[in-house]
Amino acid sequence: MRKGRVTLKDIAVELNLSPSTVSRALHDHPAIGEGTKKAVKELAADLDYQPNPMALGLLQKRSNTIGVIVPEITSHFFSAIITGIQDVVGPTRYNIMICISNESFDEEVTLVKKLSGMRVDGILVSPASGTKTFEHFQNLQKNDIPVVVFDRDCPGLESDKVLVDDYSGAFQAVEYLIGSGCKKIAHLGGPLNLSTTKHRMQGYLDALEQNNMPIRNEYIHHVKGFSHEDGLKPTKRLLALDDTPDAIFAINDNIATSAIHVAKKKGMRIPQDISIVGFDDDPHSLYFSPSLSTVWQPVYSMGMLSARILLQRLKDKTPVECFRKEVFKPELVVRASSKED
Amino acid sequence: MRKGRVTLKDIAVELNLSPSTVSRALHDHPAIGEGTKKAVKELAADLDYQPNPMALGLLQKRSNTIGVIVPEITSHFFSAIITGIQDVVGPTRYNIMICISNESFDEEVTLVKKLSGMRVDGILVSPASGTKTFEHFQNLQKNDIPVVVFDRDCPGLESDKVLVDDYSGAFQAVEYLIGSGCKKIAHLGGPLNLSTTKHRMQGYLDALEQNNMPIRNEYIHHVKGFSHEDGLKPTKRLLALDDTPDAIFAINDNIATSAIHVAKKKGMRIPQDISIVGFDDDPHSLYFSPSLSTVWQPVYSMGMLSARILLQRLKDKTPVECFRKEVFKPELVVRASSKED
DNA sequence: TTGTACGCGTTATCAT
DNA sequence: ATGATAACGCGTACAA
Repeated sequence: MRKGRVTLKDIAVELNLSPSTVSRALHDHPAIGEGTKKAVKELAADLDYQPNPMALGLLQKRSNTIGVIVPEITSHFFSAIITGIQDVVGPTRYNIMICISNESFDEEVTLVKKLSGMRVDGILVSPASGTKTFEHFQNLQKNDIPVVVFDRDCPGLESDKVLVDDYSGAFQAVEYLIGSGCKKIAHLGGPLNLSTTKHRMQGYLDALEQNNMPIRNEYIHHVKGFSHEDGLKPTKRLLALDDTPDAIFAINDNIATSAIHVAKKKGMRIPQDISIVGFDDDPHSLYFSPSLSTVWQPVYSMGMLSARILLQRLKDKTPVECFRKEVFKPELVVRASSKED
Repeated sequence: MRKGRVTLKDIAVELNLSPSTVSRALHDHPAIGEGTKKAVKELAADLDYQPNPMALGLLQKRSNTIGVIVPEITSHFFSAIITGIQDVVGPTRYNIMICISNESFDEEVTLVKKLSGMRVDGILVSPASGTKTFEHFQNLQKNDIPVVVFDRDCPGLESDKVLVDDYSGAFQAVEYLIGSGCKKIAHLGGPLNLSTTKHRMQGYLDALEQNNMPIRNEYIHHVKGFSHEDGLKPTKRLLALDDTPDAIFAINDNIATSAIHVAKKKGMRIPQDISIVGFDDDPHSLYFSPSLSTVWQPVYSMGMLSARILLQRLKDKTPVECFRKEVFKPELVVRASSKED
């Protein structure tokens, strides 16, 4: 029994060779005797030799690791994005280090420092809802660590970006609600400051305006977070108004779902009394009663594309001149929680 | 501008010291002059020095990384477990490397090799549904990499384990269904071979038997996967029987949800015509119509405990004599998809 | 075709 | 109180 793991040296000793010869044999270096090569490869396989990535990393000054920072992973949205990232990065020589910021700017900064300290080769990040400044990302770039921002934009930060046209998604949804005859359309917006929140809000506002519908402040509320519970109070407030809305466009499916929940408890019929539309097209949304109308986003593809762009950057190594900005088109999916015509 | 990242040597040169002195100063070595120490620490902070983990890892023969292997992360179940793991490991010096086996034995074996090659210090794993042999885990143990198995058991493998009493959860659910007056209780079981599938099935069978109810094979079907779609066909088969069941106990909430979906489409009322109970207590289950009766599992705690046990092993370094086996108790949560009395 | 020497960044040991 | 040296495992320029 050897002490630790099998090293080049172990193989070298066994075969009466020098470690460098073994290294070369393993790498199919041209100037290596066929016999030697074969012997080395056989013994290596036999001993289950695996190169030490830390020795390699030290030598090459890189970790072969990609950092991923997301606000959370319990939603289908981010877990599907991560799955997309994994599926692209998995087959490469890179490893992925997934970090959760818990929607906290401070934790995000800490994570960035940690990943930077780890010498990750690149970072994929969707910023926390509290993130307003981007120095921490710029520091990464100064250290030659490319950054790809996905889903949630960092306005002013120059980097590769993979986003969704949230404005369009919201506009589609609200214009459809208008077309179906809804006159009093409310909006349950997301946490302020988020780019997604702002863009969807703007889509909502513009759709109303372009259709000559009044914008009523009492019909606009913002939730504090993205889970079901966060939607309850704002919805109750909405439905407690004298002039209750006949439609709600919610920032995501969880919120839409709790809106349905609250409306039902109030005795309202959906969609006859009130139409409700969400955002994300969570796999669950098909199975609610009524099934949820929502705006689909290509989450898996977003993850894959973000990863591909980062890998490309890592391959090119060209001093970045122009950053890529990819914007996916979301699509309204009409189901049973909203009127048809 | 320095070439790469700041190193001990950089600081040493700047201060006319040797790297070892700088190292000692940074580590509060007792035999270091106060002045030196202060100067070093200041410059280090100034230059934002961060030790190179790969150099450290090479020296200490370990990566300070913990591998986590899960079948998937898009379900709330595994993503919540991972969150629990993160929350425990995050504050320590360890990093987490999350890997997804896609429920495939082969991919799992590949991942184990990869993590082993990375010299991870320990591994947390919930095996794929196809995993029947555990040599790959035993190889880890031979390499002094402790393994903690969670949620899905590996029968015969000696390791720390954090499990749920699936038998009890299923028994509770089915006995409750019996008590509520259901006479024809069907079971939509999980993929065969999984410990959770087997134990829940046994709980179902025993509950029937102990209450002198017949076991009818046509009432037992197994789904191929855990997503909604996997539940549709088996449910249809169940509801196409001449003598349709008046209750379904499903392997998880997704399957239960699609059972509700199918039953509703058939015009059946829930729970009047058929009671349906799931497993997991996914956060969504409260918001379905009817809200879903299900068996709650302490997912977050499972993640935390698994991580704590692994950290303990890494700290102790004692040659393992007895493995821990922790079994959490699940709890039935009765909601509206099942009869009350 | 193969071996030697060196360095990646760090710390522990042994000197001074 | 501080410096020099060796070692961790690997790849590579240079030498043979």
